[in-house]
Amino acid sequence: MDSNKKFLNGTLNTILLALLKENGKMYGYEICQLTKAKTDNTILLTEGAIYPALHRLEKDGLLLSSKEKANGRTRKYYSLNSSASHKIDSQIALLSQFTGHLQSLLNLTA
Amino acid sequence: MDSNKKFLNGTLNTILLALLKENGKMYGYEICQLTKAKTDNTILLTEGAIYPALHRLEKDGLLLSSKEKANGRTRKYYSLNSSASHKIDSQIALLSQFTGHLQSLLNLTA
DNA sequence: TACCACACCTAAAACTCTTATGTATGTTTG
DNA sequence: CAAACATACATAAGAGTTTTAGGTGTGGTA
Repeated sequence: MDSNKKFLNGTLNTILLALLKENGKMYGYEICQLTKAKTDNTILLTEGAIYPALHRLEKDGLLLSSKEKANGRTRKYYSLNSSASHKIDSQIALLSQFTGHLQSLLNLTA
Repeated sequence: MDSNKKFLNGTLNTILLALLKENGKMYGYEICQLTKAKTDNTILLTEGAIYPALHRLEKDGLLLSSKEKANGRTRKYYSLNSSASHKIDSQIALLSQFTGHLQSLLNLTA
């Protein structure tokens, strides 16, 4: 209850887009691990959240996917759909702007 | 759809706490107006969202309320419940930490 | 008189996330 | 070698918050 899990709500889609923009191509499990590592175990993406989110984004035409095998296991890689880059960039920019405003609100800068 | 409304999800409670910590005492309508003004019309709190949120926070013991009349209209002022200040501060700190991590993720700082 | 700003409130619907499972393979450990 | 754990995908019920849309009432203004 006193965790920051709920803060994630609404920002997950855009986080996924931003990570894929940065890293080119990633699979779900990798996204969970990388995010956890990059944020000192603060932002913990659960698989129950990200798989449906990735599916949504693909369905909405923002992502493309392809399956590959590695070590006997199947990975489903996702990457940005360049046809939607305008939409993607604007969504990332909006989140960036939002967090900026949020911090200035939180930092008590009257 | 291409708005940032959904980013708010999950952060609203803590935004309210942070605003009240900064301003001491505010009423719902005022919170909407101030937030809109302070964020260049970016963070738009709707009344349908904030009134239930304020009620929840009061019910959970984080806020106190009192009614006052001004210009013939009734305002319901909310302020932090000092008995819960530890809880409140930790929640604000968590959101601050979360947005920090979020920005470093978004800013593509590998 | 209408309309807008102020100021509160609630409820149904939509949406997302958590929690809990399930499947399956490869690796490590007791 | 069996158990446990990490990798890697997936779905569904339930919980929770927000949007959307409506409602009430006062005061000022065109």
